[in-house]
Amino acid sequence: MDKDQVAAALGEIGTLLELKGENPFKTRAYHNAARMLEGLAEPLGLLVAEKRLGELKGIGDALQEKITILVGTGRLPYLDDLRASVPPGLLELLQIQGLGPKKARKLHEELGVDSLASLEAACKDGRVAALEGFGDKSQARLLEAIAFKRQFASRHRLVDALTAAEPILEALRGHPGVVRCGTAGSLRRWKEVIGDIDFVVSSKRPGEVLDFFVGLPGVRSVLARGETKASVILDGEGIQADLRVVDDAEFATALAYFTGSKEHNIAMRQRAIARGLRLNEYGLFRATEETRDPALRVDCPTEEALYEKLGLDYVPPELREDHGEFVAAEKHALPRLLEWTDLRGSLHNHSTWSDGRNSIADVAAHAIEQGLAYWAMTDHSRASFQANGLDWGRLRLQLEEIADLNKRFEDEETDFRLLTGSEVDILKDGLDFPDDVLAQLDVVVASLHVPSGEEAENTRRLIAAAENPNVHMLGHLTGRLLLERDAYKVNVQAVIDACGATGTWIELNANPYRFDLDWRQWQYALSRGVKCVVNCDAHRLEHFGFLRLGAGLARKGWLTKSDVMNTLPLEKLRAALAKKRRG
DNA sequence: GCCGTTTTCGGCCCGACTGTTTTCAGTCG
Repeated sequence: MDKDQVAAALGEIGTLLELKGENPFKTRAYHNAARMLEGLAEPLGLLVAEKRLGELKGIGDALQEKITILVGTGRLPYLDDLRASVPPGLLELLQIQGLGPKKARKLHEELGVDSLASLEAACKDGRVAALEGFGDKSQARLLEAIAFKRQFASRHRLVDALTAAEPILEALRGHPGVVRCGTAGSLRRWKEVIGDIDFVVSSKRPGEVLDFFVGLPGVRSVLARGETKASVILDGEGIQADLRVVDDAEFATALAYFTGSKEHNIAMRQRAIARGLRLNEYGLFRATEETRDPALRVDCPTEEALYEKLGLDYVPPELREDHGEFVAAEKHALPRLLEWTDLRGSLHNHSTWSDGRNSIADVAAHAIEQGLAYWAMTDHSRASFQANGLDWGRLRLQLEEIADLNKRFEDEETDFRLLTGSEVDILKDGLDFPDDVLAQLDVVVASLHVPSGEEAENTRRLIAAAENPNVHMLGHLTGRLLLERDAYKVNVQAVIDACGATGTWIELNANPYRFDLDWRQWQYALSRGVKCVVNCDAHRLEHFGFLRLGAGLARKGWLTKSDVMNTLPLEKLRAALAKKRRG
């Protein structure tokens, strides 16, 4: 098993133990371990082989043993036994809003509920309302939640959440009772997939703001409306949005608290406790007990002040994942992250020559309008016939068109330049163009579009592509489509190692369905000396906006301007492209 | 199940909201 499979197994153990009513700290230990593995930079197999699992935070004797067995054999009798002892349908019940392990267990024990369907039947019969601890309202809400789950996904791509959040944030900003406001949660942390949207507002008139929020156009239904917080479901994809209203003196700590991540917050609280302080969403207090006493408040008007009081440099929201940011922030060693305005162009894009919507001339005009310095046209190669891939004959014609356009830019004294290129298919037995063709192109992106089912085979093909001196970078390395398709089976670490050894760059594909390579892998890639390219993979003009999204994901991967090749000005980029080719 | 410049046992982050309760358990973030 690889680390993702092991992580999934440990997470499942945690959830199954919850259903059995186990000690919550024990179940949390499993979930923590799963999360830790997901973000692991080093190959898990290596850690196991070298017996270094114990060095990981939160992995003790018991988990070391279980992980070792999972990696070695792909099975775990302990997990098999647990699965056998819990009806499989109960896991699916936990995905219902408002239903946790305790209630799910009770429904199962008292009513024999073991699936969404049997829960629905029990609700319709009125048997749920009759149960102790439940009632008419619980029963009605469960029915709604079942219908909701059937209709809407509970996870959403970042771009959809950003689009839904923007008009609401604008509306809140315009409300006279609002002092400060912002988004928080996974959206602010720029996670590639988010569950719900969080807003934090400071105001002296919380009731008014909450009424305004739940009454906004675009709000489909109201899940909860209390004194200081409200939850709604938005139109469209049915994304849940939560609003929390606090006093302005509490705004910074509330914003930090609701930005999370949960793991980051736990570490923050522990740091506060270690300093004889107490941290909650209402502030930082000189106290050892939970309190909100204003007299004990340590003034934190901004998040920067809060971090400073806890002995830390300011941690940008994207890095708040407990992925090493505390060690770095303590040592003043946090990276100065990439800004999206550092990006000067994109090195992987399409036009009507293959499966893009716009002509090269239109693409170039748009790039100039956007103030970019260069834009590479890397249409598909002939093997991608479904995408109208180019053979050498058509590619030669495309090179002529690009040369003509560049000549025109030169004559007009426009600094912008198009770069020639190809997104060349990685085939079973090599690349889709011979080396002498690739050598004539400014930019070569090698991508796997038709993977094998075998991890070793995919890994071999990608490494072979990386070892070709004509290839500048690997495109969308794992092929994942968020919420649609899993990553290809690939030994990502082995491919990163090969890129490090050959000086081959790796793309961060900024298409919001991809964000591939994943942000969790970049710290490892950096440690191997691998450079990144943030590419739009644009198929139409609207996709130029992906640069901003991709830059956010690059920040999340701890990337700085100097780690990203397409921050270079044109002449330096040309030099780097040529140097890469010379090895 | 993890962890330890007070501890190898006894802690483990903490508050809001809801519904079903007459004071709290469960869920969620």
